[in-house]
Amino acid sequence: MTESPLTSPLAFESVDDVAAAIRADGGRLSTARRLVLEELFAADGPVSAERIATQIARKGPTFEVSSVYRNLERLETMGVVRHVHLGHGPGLYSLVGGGAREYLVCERCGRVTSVEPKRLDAVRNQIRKRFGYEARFTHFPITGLCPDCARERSNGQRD
Amino acid sequence: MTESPLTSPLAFESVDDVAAAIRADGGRLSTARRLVLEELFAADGPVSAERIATQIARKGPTFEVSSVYRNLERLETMGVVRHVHLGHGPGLYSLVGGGAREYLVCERCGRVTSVEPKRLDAVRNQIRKRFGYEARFTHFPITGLCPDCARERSNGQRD
DNA sequence: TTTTTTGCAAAACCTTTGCAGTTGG
DNA sequence: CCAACTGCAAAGGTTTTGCAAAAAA
Repeated sequence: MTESPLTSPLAFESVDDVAAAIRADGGRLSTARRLVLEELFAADGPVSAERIATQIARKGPTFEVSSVYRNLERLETMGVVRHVHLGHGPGLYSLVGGGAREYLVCERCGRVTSVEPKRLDAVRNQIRKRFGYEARFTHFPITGLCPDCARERSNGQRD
Repeated sequence: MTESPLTSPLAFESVDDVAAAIRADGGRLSTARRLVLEELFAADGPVSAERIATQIARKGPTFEVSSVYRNLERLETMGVVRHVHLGHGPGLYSLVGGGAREYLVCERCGRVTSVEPKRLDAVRNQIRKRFGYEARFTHFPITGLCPDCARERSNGQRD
């Protein structure tokens, strides 16, 4: 995150922070919900609902995927969580706090490159200037060929 | 949008053109397949498999969605058809010939802007220069806020 | 106790697949 | 005729939903 002179609008830096927000929102901090949050805080990248469920199940009682989805949905509405679609698989969830990331994905090899939003500002400016759109690559990534695949392609190699 | 002075690399300009290619590929032009192609040629934008099936069913015997998918898959492999994911719904299919399109989609209002690839070259160059990726917005669009929604957002209005 | 949350089962949605029967060439 | 194609039914993967039981406050 380096410098962030501006405090992020949502400063959820711990499970307790989120717990407070949930309570303020009329919610409760069930064991299950706490575990979901712990998984999200522990994850080093976006994770699927399925994965959250299985990780939690490994530490104790089974936890239904449907409940994970319900939790994630609520947290997303609250602005605590966000999800990204990296290809055709399930959506991947992560905390909003802790520095946003934007993504580039290779359509050929599946490689995912995660970057600080700042590094995409020049691209964003181009898009704004030409189309008026305010582009974000947090929910749907930039898609194309990664450097390696682009090189192979231009070397005339097969798909 | 409008003019496309350059001929596309794959010049399938009619159902018959495609039919010839299909036969050359060992395939047959069944009634159903011909209808799928006619729908694609008649469409003025990318359409879902479901829509193709219902449109065809309106003109005669029902046509299974699964068969539409099988046809689209084959046509896509042949390079005649392509599909794009504009958001969370079903994939939308279109003919490759007739000029490629790339897309920008508003996450808030769903607005879709379709542009000639050429107009995105500056953006592509930025991305190539900074990340080495060869970006394409034909399969997954650029996502963000359209001009109107971006303006509302910056005016401090509610979501 | 009261309201939220969960488990479980089921369904919704998009897409793929198997198989037997039909059809195009 | 024979391979390709279709209908039908079923399943696969992801996500949502209904409802009664369990748990948080």
